[in-house]
Amino acid sequence: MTTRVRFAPSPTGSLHIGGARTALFNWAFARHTGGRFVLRVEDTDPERSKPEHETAILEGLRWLGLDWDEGPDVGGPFGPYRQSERFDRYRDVAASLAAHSYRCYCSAERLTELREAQKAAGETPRYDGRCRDLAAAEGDSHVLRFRVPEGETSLDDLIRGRVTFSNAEVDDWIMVRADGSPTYNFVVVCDDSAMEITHVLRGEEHLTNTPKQVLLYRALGIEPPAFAHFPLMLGKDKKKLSKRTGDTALQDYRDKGFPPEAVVNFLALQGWALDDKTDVFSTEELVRNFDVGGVSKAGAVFDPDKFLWMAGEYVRADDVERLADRCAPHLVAAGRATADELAAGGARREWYLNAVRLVQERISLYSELPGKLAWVFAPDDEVAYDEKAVANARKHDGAVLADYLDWLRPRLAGGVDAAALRDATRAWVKERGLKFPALFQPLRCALTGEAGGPDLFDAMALLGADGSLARIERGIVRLGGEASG
RNA sequence: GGCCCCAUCGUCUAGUCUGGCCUAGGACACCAGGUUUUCAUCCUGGCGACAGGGGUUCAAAUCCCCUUGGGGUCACCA
Repeated sequence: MTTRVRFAPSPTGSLHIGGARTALFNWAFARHTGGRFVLRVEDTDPERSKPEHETAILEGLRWLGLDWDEGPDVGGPFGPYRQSERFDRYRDVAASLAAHSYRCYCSAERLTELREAQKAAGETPRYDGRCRDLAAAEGDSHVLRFRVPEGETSLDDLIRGRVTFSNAEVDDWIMVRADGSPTYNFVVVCDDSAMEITHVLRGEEHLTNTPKQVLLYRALGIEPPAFAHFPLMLGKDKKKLSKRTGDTALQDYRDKGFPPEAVVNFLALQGWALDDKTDVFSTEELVRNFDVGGVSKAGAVFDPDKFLWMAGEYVRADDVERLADRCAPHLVAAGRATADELAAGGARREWYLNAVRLVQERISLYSELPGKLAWVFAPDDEVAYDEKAVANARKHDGAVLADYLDWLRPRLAGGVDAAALRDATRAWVKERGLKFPALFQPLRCALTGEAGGPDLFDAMALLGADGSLARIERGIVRLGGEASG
């Protein structure tokens, strides 16, 4: 039997990071078992469903590399299934369920009052069954309720084992609204059975929906699929991850410059582990080893620190060409360069690659590149000096930098050879009986204005001979005033 | 509140189903060293957990019960 799973987002907002994990686990399960991954948009609520949300969700899935295998159109690439396009099917199914459902003429107002009264009395809110056995119609406006039988209903959850609910706890839930539109629990079962879904893998918040759905499968005479409910992703407050405790939209992480591979890796770690010691693993390894039964039962608190570390792991390990391509949009957005000159084959490509090499191990996110490279793009006479860099520089004899400039100038006539210059400079410092910081701290301030950063000779190579000399000249003036002996 | 789920370092987790290999392993964060012209990277070390109480057993993080704690859910939303 080939496995078939689905991810069924509702286009009522952007793709939630927790939803992304659910999608990932479904996708990984399908790929691991050689099955099919179906995408189904649950847009039965016309009030809240928006096309732009669907677009954003699809983009998010593509960004993570979670491809789906089919859709309503022929050939491909496939669009997702949309429930709004399948209302006819639901009508037919509802019609076939006469023996297991009944028309309820209670007004929304009456139900609200009933609920409030029950709550006030400290009772569990539930439908009182007023219309369960009505002899005659009470008007045109009615909803269709599922007639929950006596007894109990259980499911064998792949993660939690057998879970049993008393049917008395399951309300006679509404299948079809007064306006004729079907509700969630109803369409889910219609579609999961029609699409021959074999494994329903979803978040734990759906666990209490499951008895309703199982009961409907039975009424339909269909064997329910296997179920697995993933633990929730939690915020610092241990409650379901929400906007209160941080960014919850997948889009936010894309905008911030997280590598998608790192997002996949980190998300996989929320409830699942490859083994007892591996944190960093590829999507291929995830697919090769993923097992739903191995997903943990307890909720996972989302840790932004570890997420950032994970991003850095991927950035540092990345191929320079690809890293450059992924950072380029951020540099362009910051107004530092044009996309064309940074692109492969562009006028400044080689120079840009060297710049990226200089900061690759100093950034964790693509968006951090412009900031780390700000000194490179600054005009030679307007480098912003960091307070600490200036303090470091002024601890030393100001004459050293001037002497060095005299020594350096003729040596840069043919351009900057970083390796050779580094060796020669070290020798120069030693010959003078100086310590390295005596030269390097003022030099670093003059060239970059920063207290830390990349190797100074690589920096000079990037700035070029003229730029480097100009910055040192300017630095001598700017640092000179209050330099101590 | 009813029902349901859950419970190993601050956090993510391995180990739990199939009790002994666990004086509980890894990672993030934090702290201390080392490397480096600085920052970062990298390396080494440290800190740090089986929620509590009863059982069962020769033996329990692992099985059972209770307590406590946390979460989810109770719509003509999904």
